[in-house]
Amino acid sequence: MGEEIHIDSQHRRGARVTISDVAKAVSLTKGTVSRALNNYPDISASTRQRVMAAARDLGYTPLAHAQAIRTGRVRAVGLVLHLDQHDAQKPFLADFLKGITQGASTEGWTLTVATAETEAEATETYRRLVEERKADGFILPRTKLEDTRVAFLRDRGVPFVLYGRTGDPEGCAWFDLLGETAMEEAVTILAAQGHTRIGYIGGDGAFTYAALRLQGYRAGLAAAGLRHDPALEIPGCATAQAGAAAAQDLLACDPAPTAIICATDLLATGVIRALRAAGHRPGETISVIGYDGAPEAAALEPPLSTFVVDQQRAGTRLAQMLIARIRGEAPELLRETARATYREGGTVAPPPGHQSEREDPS
Amino acid sequence: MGEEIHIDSQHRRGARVTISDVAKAVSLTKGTVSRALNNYPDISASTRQRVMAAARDLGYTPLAHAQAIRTGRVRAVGLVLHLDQHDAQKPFLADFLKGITQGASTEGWTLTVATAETEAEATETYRRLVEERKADGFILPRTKLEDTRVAFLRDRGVPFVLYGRTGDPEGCAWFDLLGETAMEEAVTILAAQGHTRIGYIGGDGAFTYAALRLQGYRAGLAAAGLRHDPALEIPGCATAQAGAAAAQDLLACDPAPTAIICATDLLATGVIRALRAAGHRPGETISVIGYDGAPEAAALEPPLSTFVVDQQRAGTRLAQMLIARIRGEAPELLRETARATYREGGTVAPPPGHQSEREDPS
DNA sequence: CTTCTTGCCGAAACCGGTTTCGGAACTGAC
DNA sequence: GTCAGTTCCGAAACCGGTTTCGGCAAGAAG
Repeated sequence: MGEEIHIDSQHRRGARVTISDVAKAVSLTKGTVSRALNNYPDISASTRQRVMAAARDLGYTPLAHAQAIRTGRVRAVGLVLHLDQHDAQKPFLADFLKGITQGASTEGWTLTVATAETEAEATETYRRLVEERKADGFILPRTKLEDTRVAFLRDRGVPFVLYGRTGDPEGCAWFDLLGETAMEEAVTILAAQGHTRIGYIGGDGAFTYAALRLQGYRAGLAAAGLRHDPALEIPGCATAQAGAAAAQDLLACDPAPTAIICATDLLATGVIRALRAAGHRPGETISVIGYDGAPEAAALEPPLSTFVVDQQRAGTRLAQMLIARIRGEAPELLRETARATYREGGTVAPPPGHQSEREDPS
Repeated sequence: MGEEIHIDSQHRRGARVTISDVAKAVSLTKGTVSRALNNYPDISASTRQRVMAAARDLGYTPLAHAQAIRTGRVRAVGLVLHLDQHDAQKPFLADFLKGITQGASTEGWTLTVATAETEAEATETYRRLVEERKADGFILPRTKLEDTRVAFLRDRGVPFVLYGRTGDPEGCAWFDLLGETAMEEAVTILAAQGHTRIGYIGGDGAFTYAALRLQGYRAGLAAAGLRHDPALEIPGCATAQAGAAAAQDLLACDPAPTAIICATDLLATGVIRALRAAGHRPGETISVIGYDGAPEAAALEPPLSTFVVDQQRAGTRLAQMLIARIRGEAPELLRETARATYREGGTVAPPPGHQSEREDPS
């Protein structure tokens, strides 16, 4: 089918095949070839096929930056990592990047990453990347309730997608995990085991997820018919140390909680250390549930019971959604959530002295 | 100094300032402005300063991809992450990326990252990135003794820098840590504590580091005047599980080693688990030294004594060296090594029953 | 006062694509 | 057989830079 195209085998070293080469091969002008390859309606079907066949045979690949000079698009998604935090997202980074690059590459896009320590540096980095057009849009991880990045990019008309939600959703597209649902489920799981005094240690209040998960915890208590005791609720913890301190505070309550839910696995590692130091045995004398699915927490003995997040899938969806956003899709149509899945570790048990149907009576 | 340039404050939304705008502002042609900004010798010093001042005042930033169309350089370093491995490099990834982006951004360059699972997919990814010119050169992590990436890129004339060494150094630039020196030092440290039976658990033999660290272990034995017992040497371990199994094998030796050196912290976590399961208490009844400085190993109780690698600095140097390489520097002049620094954890002690001068006699 | 350099800049081609515009050839209607 | 309407492609401008080439003016040499 179609004429045979003679492939020039003696490429000079590094000699690229350009659109003009393709044009010459099919005896058309490069403008026509360009329109054929980009599916313009004023090209006949037969011509289009001839052109595409020739392009394939010659191994023609358009130069992304040559296209960009006219179209304004470099076909790259941007990601600025905020590394001021206490190694929060680090363990998931590889999976997340894998997801993004996979989502991007199936569309022929690539990923440009940069890093920043402070918010000011981050803003400057976004500005630079946009200015030099190293990225056509951005994925914004770790969203805050009031996020300066959102305001900045929205103001400049730069496309972006949130990994998480934010206070003012105007013009925002996002992908997020329903941490609130997970926290609610955690309460349900513990209540089913017989726990009535369930403590909660929350994350850094600046981030949206912290507020949502706290809501979920409270909703879970209400659903289980348990009283909400503000003393059992310690929000605003950012580090493992803070988690440990919060755990000590909870143990000092009267009566002390028999189970503790942590907004993040990072907090949970600190909590478990503190519990051990206080003579507790997590999974026997006290229960702990975390959130994230961090490898450090899975390596504990016993492994932490937690909600695991599919970071790779999150990355893939975010990349796909960002590309759609850049192509003009309305942000309101690009809002998606997913659920973290509960993974039994070994840190959940009935409260001490509780009659439970653990073993089948035989 | 210099004339005041009136800054047009009513930018249209997204209206970039181009080189023609600068040219107009100083009443020169864009060609002359370009030469002035790029330090061509045929531009007078006074004109150059006028141009640069105007460019600064107008906020002119050249479009990287517009330059690239003529120069062939997009000012981007490439990094393809190989994620087939068992979460080996993951914990360090954030620091490594931070280093690379910092090294790149001070030169006005950016980082393009991609991922691949298999070697074939990796090669295809390199090809694509080069073909579309999304990167001007690559940083190659986790080098092997025989590395297909090296052959591929060398053959195509694409610049690259190794993070690690490889079998055939022809035409290669690299940055690496002297793992062999660290292993030697580990033996010295243990020997000084009185150990004479020191086991070694090595990494995946395909990687260059594994061979080098094994050499270092042997050199350390020789330097300490200890006999080399092949039974105490278990190479080729890639996972924590493999490390655990190797530890069991070592304990079965007669006489069993009183100390174990691990080529990686990942192996060490498995080793410590196995030792505990066998009734040992690392740091008391047996000693362990690792290599990497992984956070998981630092979180153990007691923390692992290990050699920590400054991944951020490695990233920075690699980025700088790659840029130099792309600019034409000879690869032979771009070869650099650094040393990992020993960090006391709590897993090193004299062998059981050994008379040591631990406490000052008072 | 010529002539030969040298310094410095303008003009224009160029890089590899995309997009606009106009017109030739073919079609169908009358 | 004419004319308006399509279909489809060529020609050329354009995007934002870089680089080559040639020429004008000033200074040096004779």
